[in-house]
Amino acid sequence: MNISREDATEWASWFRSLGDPTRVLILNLLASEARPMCVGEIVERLDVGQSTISHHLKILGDVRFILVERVGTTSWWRINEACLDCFPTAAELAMGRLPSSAPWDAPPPVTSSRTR
Amino acid sequence: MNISREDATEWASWFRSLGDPTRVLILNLLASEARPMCVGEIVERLDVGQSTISHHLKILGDVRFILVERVGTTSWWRINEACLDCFPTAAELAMGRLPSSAPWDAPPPVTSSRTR
DNA sequence: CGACTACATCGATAAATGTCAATGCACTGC
DNA sequence: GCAGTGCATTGACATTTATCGATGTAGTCG
Repeated sequence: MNISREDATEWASWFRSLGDPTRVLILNLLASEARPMCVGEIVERLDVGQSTISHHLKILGDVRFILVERVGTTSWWRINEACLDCFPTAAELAMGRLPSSAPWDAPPPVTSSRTR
Repeated sequence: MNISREDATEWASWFRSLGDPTRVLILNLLASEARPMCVGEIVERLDVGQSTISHHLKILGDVRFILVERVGTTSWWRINEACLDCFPTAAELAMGRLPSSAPWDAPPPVTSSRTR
């Protein structure tokens, strides 16, 4: 069973979102702290400029690896647990047995407490 | 427990190797055929130039996602099963529980061609 | 209101990346 | 040896990307 280039493009984009050291560090930081963190906090912990961190947070947020809740002027970012559980392995990807839809499409963004 | 930027860089490089549609297609093709394939065969099946396919095969080979055996003028590429089984999920990556060493370091390459 | 805070967005830039056509190289068969 | 085959490598090019500093914007506090 062969996949389409469109599918391949989408899956590749998920992997690519993890394909940068700074984003891996952000993900690991959020996971190890196991709590929502604001942008300034992340900037302090990683040695990268604030605008760069914002940029990477947006990329990770776009694929729903992380979720954001904005309170006042502060953005609270956290790991999307559901997403991590469902992330396909390389084997699953290659074999073609893959999520019918991206898990990060499901959980509603931001304010809700419902995390599927 | 926090990871170093060096670790993050290495893990990111693994994910990045899956971060291109053509490479995903190659991986899926090799997996679905479940047999070694030569370069020309892959070029026929995917709509991409021969030099480009060679380039991507090298990238996938460098991280040991696929292995090669050269026979005469022909290169036989195949999935590295061990590698696929061990590929970390995003969750494992983020949580810091990760393979102490890359699984694709372990299995000896067929004809050997140690790259980086 | 006015200063300040927290973050997003913009503009610029250097580096990396994907692709192709052309060329090089090693092996095979005549 | 010579022509041909199969693949790797090179060079070129356009696109994408990671990063930074500067600026914009929305909320907060006095």
